[in-house]
Amino acid sequence: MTSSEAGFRGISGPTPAGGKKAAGTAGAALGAAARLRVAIPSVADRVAAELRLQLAEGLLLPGARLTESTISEELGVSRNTVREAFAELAAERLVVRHPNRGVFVASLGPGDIHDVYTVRRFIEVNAIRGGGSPEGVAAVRAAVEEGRAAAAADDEEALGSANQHFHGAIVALAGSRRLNTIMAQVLAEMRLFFHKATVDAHFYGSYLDDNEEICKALEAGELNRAGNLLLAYLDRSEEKQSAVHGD
Amino acid sequence: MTSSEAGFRGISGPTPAGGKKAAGTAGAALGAAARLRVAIPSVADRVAAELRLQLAEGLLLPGARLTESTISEELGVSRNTVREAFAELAAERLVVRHPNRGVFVASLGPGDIHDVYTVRRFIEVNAIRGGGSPEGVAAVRAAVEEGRAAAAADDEEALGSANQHFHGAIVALAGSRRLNTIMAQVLAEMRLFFHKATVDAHFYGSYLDDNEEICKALEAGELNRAGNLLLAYLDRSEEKQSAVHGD
DNA sequence: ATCTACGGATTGTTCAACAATTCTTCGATT
DNA sequence: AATCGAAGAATTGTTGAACAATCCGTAGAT
Repeated sequence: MTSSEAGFRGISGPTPAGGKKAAGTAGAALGAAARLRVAIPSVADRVAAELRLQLAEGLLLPGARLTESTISEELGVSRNTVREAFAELAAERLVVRHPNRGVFVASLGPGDIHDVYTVRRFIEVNAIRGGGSPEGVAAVRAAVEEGRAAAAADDEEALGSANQHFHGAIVALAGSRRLNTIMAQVLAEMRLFFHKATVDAHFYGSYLDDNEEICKALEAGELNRAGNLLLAYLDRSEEKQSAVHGD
Repeated sequence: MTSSEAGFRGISGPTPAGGKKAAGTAGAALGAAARLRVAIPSVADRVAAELRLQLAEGLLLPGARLTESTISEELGVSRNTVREAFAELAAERLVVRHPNRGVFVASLGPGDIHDVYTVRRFIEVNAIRGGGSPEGVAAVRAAVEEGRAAAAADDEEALGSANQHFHGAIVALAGSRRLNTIMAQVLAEMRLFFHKATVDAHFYGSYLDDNEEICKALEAGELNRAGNLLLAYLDRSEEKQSAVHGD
C-alpha cells in the first residue's frame, strides 16, 4: 500500500457528463430519482473532500507533491476540476501552491506550530471563558466520554478524533459560525502533521485527564479556572509538539 | 456611471497566451523584459484582485450577481479563469456560490453582523491585552495619526482605511501570520456592506477619540484598560451597525 | 387561475490544444 | 574533471469550444 492506487476509484457522482460523446439532443428523459433540495455537492467539492480525507488519513504526507494529471486520471475527473479543488484546499491551507511548480501538501515549520497554537489560545481560551449554553457544555462532556471510550478500546484514531471534537466543542460554546470554521481549519491543519506524533501511544492518552478536569471546571461554572487549565494545557501541548518536530 | 463598463479594461498581464491563434512554434524569442524573482501573480489572482477592488470600492453591491460570461468578456479572460477567481473570493467569504445559480456578492444578515463582531472581540481584545513589541505599538500609533490626517482632509475613504489599519495593527501586535490573515478577511467582509453606513460623515469620525484613548492606554502599558476600552468600542460599534442595517 | 411543457440563459464539467515555466539531461567549453 | 549552458521532457497556466444539467420566465393546455 504505497500511495497511489489506494482505496478509491472514481468519485461516484450523479452523471459523468462526458465532453464529446453524443451530439443528439435527448432532452426528454427526466430522471425520476433525486429530487432532494439539499446536498448537491459539485464534483470539485467531492474531489476536494476526497483529498481532504486522504490528507487526514495520512495517506498524503506533508511536502508530497500533488500532480494535476495524476489526480485527474485517478479520480476520473477533468484537470480543470482538480484545479478548482486545489483552490479550495489551498484556501484552507492544507496545500500550498508554488506558481508554475505545482501544489504540495502543506508542511508546518517550527514557526507555524507556534502560530497555530497562538490562534488556538486566542480562540479556545476565550470561548471557554464565555461559558456557553447547557447543550454546548453537554457537547464538551460528550467529547470527553468519547475520548474515554476510545482509550478503553485502544483506538488511536478515535482518540485523536475525540480530542479534536473536544476542542471543537469548546469553540462551539461561543456559538459563532465563523469561529467554528476557523477552528475547524486549524484543527485540520494540525492533523496534517500529527501522524508522526501519533505513534507515541501515550501522546493523546495523557490528555484525557486534562480534558476531564477542564470539563469539570466548565460544568461547575468555574470559567476562569477552566480557561487557565486550558491555557496551561495548550502551552504544554505546544511544547511537546515543538519537541517532537525537529525544531 | 452605472456599474458595468466602469474603469477597467483588461487585466494587463505579461502575455495574452491565446488558445488557438497560431500553430507555428516560435519558441526562439525570449523576451528580455521581466526577470524578477518575486511578484508573478497568476491571471486568476489578478482577476480576483480586480474583483476584490471593485468589491471594496462599493462598485459591486451586496446581493449583486456576478455572471461568469460577463466578467470573462469584460476582463478579457477565459470563463475558466474567472471561475478560479470566484473560488478564491468564495473562500474569503466575499462572494457566495449558489449551486447552478451563480455567485453573488455576499450580504451579511443581522446574525452575521454579530458573528463578525464576535470574532473581532475574540481576536482584537486578546491581541491588545498581549501588548506586543514597540514597533507594533508604533504601528498602532501611526494608524491613529493616519486617521487624524484623513479627518483633517475630510477624506471619507481614507478615514475608513485608517480605521481598518488601526484594528489591523492591533491584531498584528500578536505577531501571528494566521491571525493577521483572519483579521484581514473579516475586515474585508465588513467593508463589503459598510458603504451604506459610510454616508454618515460622523460615523468613523466619532471613533477617532476612541482610537486615541485606546492607543494611549496601550502605549502606557495599561493593557487591561486598553482591552476594556477596545471591548466597549466594539460593542458600541456593533450596536450602531445593527441599528443601521435593517436588523 | 393553476399547472405543465417549452426555450432561453447560465452554470458545471469535460476535452484538447498551446504558451510559459521549471526540471532534467546531456554535451561543449575553459 | 568540474562548470556552464543549451536541447528536451514534464508540468503548470490559460484558453476556447462543446455539451449536460439546471434554473427561470413564458406561453399553452386543462
